Amino acid sequence: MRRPFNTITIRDVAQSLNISISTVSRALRDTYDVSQTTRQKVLEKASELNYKPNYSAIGLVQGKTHNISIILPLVTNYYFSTVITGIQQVAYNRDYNVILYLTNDSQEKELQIIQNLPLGCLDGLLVSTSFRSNAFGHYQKIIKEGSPVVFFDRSVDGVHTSRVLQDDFNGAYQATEHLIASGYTKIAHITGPKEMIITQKRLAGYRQALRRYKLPLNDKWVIHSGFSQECGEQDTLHLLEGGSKPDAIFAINDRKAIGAMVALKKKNIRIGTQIGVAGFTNDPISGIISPTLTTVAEPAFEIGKISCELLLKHLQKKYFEPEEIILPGKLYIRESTMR
Amino acid sequence: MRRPFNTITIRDVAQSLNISISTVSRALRDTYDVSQTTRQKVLEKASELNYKPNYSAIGLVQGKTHNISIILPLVTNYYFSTVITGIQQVAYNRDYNVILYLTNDSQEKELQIIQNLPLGCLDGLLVSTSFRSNAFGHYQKIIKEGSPVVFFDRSVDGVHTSRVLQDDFNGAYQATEHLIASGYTKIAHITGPKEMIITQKRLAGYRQALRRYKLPLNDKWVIHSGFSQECGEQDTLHLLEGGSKPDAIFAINDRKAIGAMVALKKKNIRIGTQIGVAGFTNDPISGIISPTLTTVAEPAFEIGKISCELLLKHLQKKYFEPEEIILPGKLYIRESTMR
DNA sequence: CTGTTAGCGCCTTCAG
DNA sequence: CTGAAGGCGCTAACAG
Repeated sequence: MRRPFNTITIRDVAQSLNISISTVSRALRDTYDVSQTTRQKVLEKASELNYKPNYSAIGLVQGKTHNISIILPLVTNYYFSTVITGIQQVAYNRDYNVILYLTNDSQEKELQIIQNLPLGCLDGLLVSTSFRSNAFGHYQKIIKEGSPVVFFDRSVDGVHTSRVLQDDFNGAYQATEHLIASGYTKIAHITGPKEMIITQKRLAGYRQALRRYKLPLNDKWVIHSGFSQECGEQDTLHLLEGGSKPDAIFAINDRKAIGAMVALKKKNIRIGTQIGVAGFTNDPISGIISPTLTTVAEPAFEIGKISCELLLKHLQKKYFEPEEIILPGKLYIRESTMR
Repeated sequence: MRRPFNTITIRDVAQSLNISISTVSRALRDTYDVSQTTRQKVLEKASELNYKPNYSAIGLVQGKTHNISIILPLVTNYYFSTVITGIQQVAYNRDYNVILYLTNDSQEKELQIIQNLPLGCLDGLLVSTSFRSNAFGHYQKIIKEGSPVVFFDRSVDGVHTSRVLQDDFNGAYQATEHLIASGYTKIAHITGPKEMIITQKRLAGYRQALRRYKLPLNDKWVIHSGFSQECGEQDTLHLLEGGSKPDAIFAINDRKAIGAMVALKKKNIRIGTQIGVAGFTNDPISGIISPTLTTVAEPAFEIGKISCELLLKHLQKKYFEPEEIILPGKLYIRESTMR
C-alpha cells in the first residue's frame, strides 16, 4: 500500500531518459563518474519532473536520514526559541529536517525521551539538558551507538562530545564587576540548581569578582532554586527577610531578575537606587520593563547556528574530535543598576 | 553500508524466538490474527531487546512516516512557542515526530519551503501562514496529493481543509467594548496586513463594537502594518501626528500594543489616563510591563493541542470532512485601560 | 562511464 | 494462525 499519489522517483526519471536507475542515482548525487552530458540530462529531467528524494529510502539503505533532533527543556522563552531559530536556519539550508523534543524541564521526561528516541531515523542530536539531569550514561550510550550529540547551553558532565556554550564565567564576572563598580557592596546571587554546570560557572564568575575586589563572600546571599520568574520572586523575598540585606541582586537569568524586580516593587523598594538588579540573557523584555534591566547578552542565535554547523560537520566524518566552543557575552548596562 | 551499530530489528526478535519475521511484524502491530501466546512472547522479547521500529522502513513500505511538520512564521514569541508546545505534547504521546519549518514571516520563504517539502517523509502538515501569503494553490496541491493540512491561527482562504482558530472577531469586539465602557470614545486600531484573515476578523470585531455603541468609524484611525513592536511604535507615532488624536489604541496583538506604549511613554503621554491601550494575546509580558496591559488572552496551548489532535485524526482516515474549530478568548482588564 | 544485482527493515499478499 | 516471497525507493558493490 504505497502512497497513492504521484510521487515521482528516480525510476521515473530513468525511464523517461531511457537509462538505468543507478546512473540517475549517481548523477543526482554527483558521485562516481558520470559523463557530464548524462548528468546534465538527468538533472534537467529531475527538476522538470519535480523529483524529490525519498529520505526514508535513503535512510534505510545508508543510515542517513537527514533528520536531526533538538532535545531541550522548553521553547517558550527568548533564549531557547532564538537558539532553535538559529538551528533551523542552518539545518534548512543543508536540507536537514529538525525534529523537536521538549523535556518540559523534567528529568524524568528527558530520560523517557532519550530511551524512546527513534535513533533509526535520526542522524544526530542537539541537546540542552533538563534541570538536574544526570543522564550521563544515556547520552554516552547514544554516542557509542553512533549518533553524534552536540550539547548547547546546558550540558552534561563526563560525556565525551562537543559543546557550544556562552562564556558563563566571564559573563557573570562582568555583571558582578559592574555592580561593584556602580558602588554596590552587598551583592547577592540568585541562581539555578547546584548540580548544573551553568549554575556552577556563573556562580564561580560571581565569586571571582567579589574576591578580586575584596568583597565578602556570604553564603546566605547565594540562593539556589529553579529558573522561573516565580523562583526569582521567592528567592528575593528570602533575601529580604534575612538580617543583613543585600544592596544588589545578580540573577542567573533575566527571568529570575524580573522576578526579583517584581518582588522589590511589591515591597516598595526602589530598584537601582536602593537595590541594584542585574540579569543574564538579554531577553528583549529587559529593555521594555521599567526600570530597564542591566544584563549580560547571550548570543542565542549564534549558539544555535554554530551548534548545528558543528553537528553537521560531525555527521560528515565517521570519527570526530569533540570540540568545545565558547562564545562571549556582552554586558548591557541599563537603569536597574543606576543608583 | 548500513548503520554499523546494534540497531535491533524485527528479524532479531524473530530469530531469538525461532519464528518468522512476518509473525513478529503482525504481533507488534496487533493486527491480523496472531495467537495470544505468540503475541505475548513477541511483545516481551521486543521490549527485552529494546526493539524500536524503524520509521524509515515503515514509511517506505506503507507511506506512514510518523512525521508531521509545523510550518510557521517564527517561534520567538509567546504565542507561537506556546502553540508548538501544545503540538509537541500531543504528537509525542502518539509517537509522532514534529519537524519544524520557519518561514521567517516571508512569503517567499514559505513558498520555497512548501515546494521543497520532503512530502515522502511527512504524513501531514500544521501550518500558520506567513504574513501576506496567498499560497492557495500550493496548499491545495499538497492536500490533493494526499497530505492532510490543518491551519492554525493564520490561515489561507479558499483551501478546503481544517482550521483551528481563536475567536478573533469576538475577542476584538470585547476589547473594543471594554474600551468604550471605560469611557474612551476615540478608539484607534493598529493592525496587521490588510490581506490577512486575522486582520480582517479583528478589524471587523472592532468596527462592530464601534457601530453597536454609535461611535464614529474613522478610517484614519485604522493603521495597517506588520506585527512587530516596532510597527506598533511607528503606527502610534502616525496616530499622534494626525489632527484629531485618538484617546485609545487597540492593537492586533500585544507586541504592537507594547510598541504603542513605548511610543506613548516617549511622548510623555500617560497610558490609561490620557490614552488607553489594549492588546491581544496575553503574552506574559503584558502582566509585567508597567502599566500592565489590558489584553484578550488567546488559548495558545489549546490551539496547538487541538490542531495536532485534529491532524492525527485526519491521518487515520483516507477521507475526512474538514472541520473549523474556534476557541474563545478571554479579556484581561489591567492598568493600561484605567483612566 | 554505465547497467545489473542484491539488500536496507518492514509490510503485505499468497499459500499453507 | 503462521511462513515464504516480493517489493517500497534507493544505494552499493560488481561487472563490464
